[in-house]
Amino acid sequence: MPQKTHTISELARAFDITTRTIRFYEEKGLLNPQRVGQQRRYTDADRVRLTLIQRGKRIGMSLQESQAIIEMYDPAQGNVEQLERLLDNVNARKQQLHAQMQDLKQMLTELDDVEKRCQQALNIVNKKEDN
Amino acid sequence: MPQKTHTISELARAFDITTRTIRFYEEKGLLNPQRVGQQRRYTDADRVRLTLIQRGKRIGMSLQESQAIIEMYDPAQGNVEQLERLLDNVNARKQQLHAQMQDLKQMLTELDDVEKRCQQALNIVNKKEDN
DNA sequence: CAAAAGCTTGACGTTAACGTCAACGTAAGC
DNA sequence: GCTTACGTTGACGTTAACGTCAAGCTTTTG
Repeated sequence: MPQKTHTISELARAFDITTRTIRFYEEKGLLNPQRVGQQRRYTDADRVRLTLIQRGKRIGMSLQESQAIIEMYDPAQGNVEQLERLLDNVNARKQQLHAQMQDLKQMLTELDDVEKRCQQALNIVNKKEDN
Repeated sequence: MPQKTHTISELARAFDITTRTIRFYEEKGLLNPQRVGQQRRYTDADRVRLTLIQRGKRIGMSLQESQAIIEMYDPAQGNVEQLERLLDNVNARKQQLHAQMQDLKQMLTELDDVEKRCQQALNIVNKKEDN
């Protein structure tokens, strides 16, 4: 069956972003929807990209970085050399994400410490109230 | 012993940032070093804060968010109400970081998929060469 | 003690990631 | 068929996070 397509405002509603944002992403090369006359029509492939972009943003990636990852998803089916370069890029990204994971864990354990100290302070106050 | 202090350029070298950046962080309320005359003097507490800021940046936090976390570290030792608010904030942050961890994992598994597909494509090419 | 090196406060410039009009074409409901 | 809603392309505005001078003070070094 022919892919169901969406207008720009449908997509905007679905992803809770503005149409301006969607056009901006296209301007930056992250999307390029089909056209029906002047108007843009978005397929599910575009939705996948938007999902990637939003996840990227949540973990602190720039649009350029998200674009790099998107391009890894749509490999232009190149020759061996290109495949190997792609593989290198993928592994570099993976390493970076693992490092980021470590930073996240560290931040979490430090917040755990703050929580504990906070709890203790509250316990002391409560014990005083018991007297 | 009295804490050893550092000048702004010493700190800049140590953290591989510019002095402008350090002053900017102060302007935004993330640091406030002591002064000796006009000049700033930084203690280890400031280094801790800078470490936090940099880790924050690596996981995609804004300076405002890092500031919020810094303030959790230096609790103004308030009353019960303040302690409870702090605890709420800490837990909210923790939740957000856990969510971010999920996003990271997802991104990683998707990159794993790309890697596998890439490997397969290379294997096929190599087998052809065997013939 | 003079020049160089370092510190200080402005002030303006820059990039990313959109927001916010404006002015105009097109499609859709009554 | 006309209004109303939606879409399009500019162009300029905005915020965060610094970079980049400039102009002046101070401290260190030969």
